[in-house]
Amino acid sequence: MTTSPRILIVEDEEPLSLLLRYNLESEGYAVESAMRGDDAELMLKEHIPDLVLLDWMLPGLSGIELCRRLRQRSDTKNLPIILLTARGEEDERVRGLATGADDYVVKPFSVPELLARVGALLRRVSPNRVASSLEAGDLHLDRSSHRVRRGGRELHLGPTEFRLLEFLMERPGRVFSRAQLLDHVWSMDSEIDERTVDVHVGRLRKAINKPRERDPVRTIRGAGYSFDENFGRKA
Amino acid sequence: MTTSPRILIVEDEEPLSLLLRYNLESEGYAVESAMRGDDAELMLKEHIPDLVLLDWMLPGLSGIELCRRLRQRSDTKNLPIILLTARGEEDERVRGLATGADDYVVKPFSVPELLARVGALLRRVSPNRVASSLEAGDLHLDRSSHRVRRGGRELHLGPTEFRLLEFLMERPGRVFSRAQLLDHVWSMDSEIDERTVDVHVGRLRKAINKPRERDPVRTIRGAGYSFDENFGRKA
DNA sequence: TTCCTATGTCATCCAATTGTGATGATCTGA
DNA sequence: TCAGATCATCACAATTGGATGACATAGGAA
Repeated sequence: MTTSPRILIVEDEEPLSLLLRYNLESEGYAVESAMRGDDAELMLKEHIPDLVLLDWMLPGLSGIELCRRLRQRSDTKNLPIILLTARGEEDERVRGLATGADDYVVKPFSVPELLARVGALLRRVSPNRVASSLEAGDLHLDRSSHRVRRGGRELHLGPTEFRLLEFLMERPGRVFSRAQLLDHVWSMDSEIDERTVDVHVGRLRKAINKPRERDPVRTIRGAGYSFDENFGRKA
Repeated sequence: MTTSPRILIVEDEEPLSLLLRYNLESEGYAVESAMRGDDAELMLKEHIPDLVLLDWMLPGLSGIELCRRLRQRSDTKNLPIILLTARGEEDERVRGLATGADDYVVKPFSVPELLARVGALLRRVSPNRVASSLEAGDLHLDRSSHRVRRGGRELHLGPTEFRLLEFLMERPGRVFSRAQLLDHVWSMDSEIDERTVDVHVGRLRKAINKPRERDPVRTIRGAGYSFDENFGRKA
């Protein structure tokens, strides 16, 4: 599952961090973690996850400060953040939310509750990232069963084509350069020729389109590819 | 399944307690826990769960003593109790069962085994809460008698193949990676080669499929295996 | 002990998948 | 309309991943 939602844990108490990692991973999330606020900030310069679990008190750079900074960067302005606050700091919650966190949880918290909040927030912010199935027009992609259907018929996609379609359908309308697609759909740091993306897009098209069906994959010359957000509407 | 069965864990080793909680919760149970025998007794005055996992050696009030007391209270006389005993205390099992426990498990135990016992005991006590048999098409798996039939004929599966089929049939359609299967069907932390899963899937297939019968086990290249949710429908 | 079953590993075979280079089609702007 | 830039496809060789049969071992049953 290359496209599972990524969560960054920023927490200096290692046992808690591990507990969170363990539980989140078994929920199917891809987890990264940092023990210090400043480390986290560096990681966020490299790569932006889908959600951040942020401890309030941190060495290096406090959670609240990091939160504030993230809200100022344009690329993390809307990044979902859940603050972890210790009991007794509850009064700070107002300050926390004012600083821009989307939610907060008071330690010690129950794991299921945290998981529920994480799920709720992700669903609110990017429903497609967590939906168990994606649909557009007569195209239907089911993640849990790894099936893709168009109309009634079941389609057979190779692993790469599946991930590619999944990625594009999660973000209909948005255009991705070949480099971006290589980063997200292939593994990071892939040394693959950009032209290879063309080939896979071609394979994907061949797999999902019958002779005279409409093609939901749009080529934007000079820019990249996208999933047609109007696919399924109008004629 | 109306509401999820509640399970009380009484165990002073925190890591083990968390492990149990985690696994039970992901099986859909509602979990409460206590670290001391006397705490547990207090909790049991407040609210009676559907089943208790009780450590033999406990601070405050020993497991065996707690067990005995519970058997004397009219409202907990029939409360299902599974004792957790350490290796070397096995001889005590007789005393444990004599004291009124319904089952016991020797530490270190395999998680699937424990889950199986929990399920078995709950089924025995309140059969309606858990399905005792799984069916799909002409496949029929009976948990309590540990038998599997296809059409009329009885199939012979090894223990591992049985658990594997049971696990997959419980979640038809969902795809599981080899790592997930190792976690859930084997025991957690198993240091087993992922390829071993292939072998067992192969054995399972050989056991349940006659020469030209449809295979309900789906291989999803690059992702894992699943039980075909369409098995039994259409041609 | 001896036989038998269940398991985990390997080695090997086979088929699906994948990245690339070549080639032809299209589009863009001058 | 023409040249260069971009894409779409194809064929192909290499690689990967999955299926299968053989084997050694561990544990139980007899």
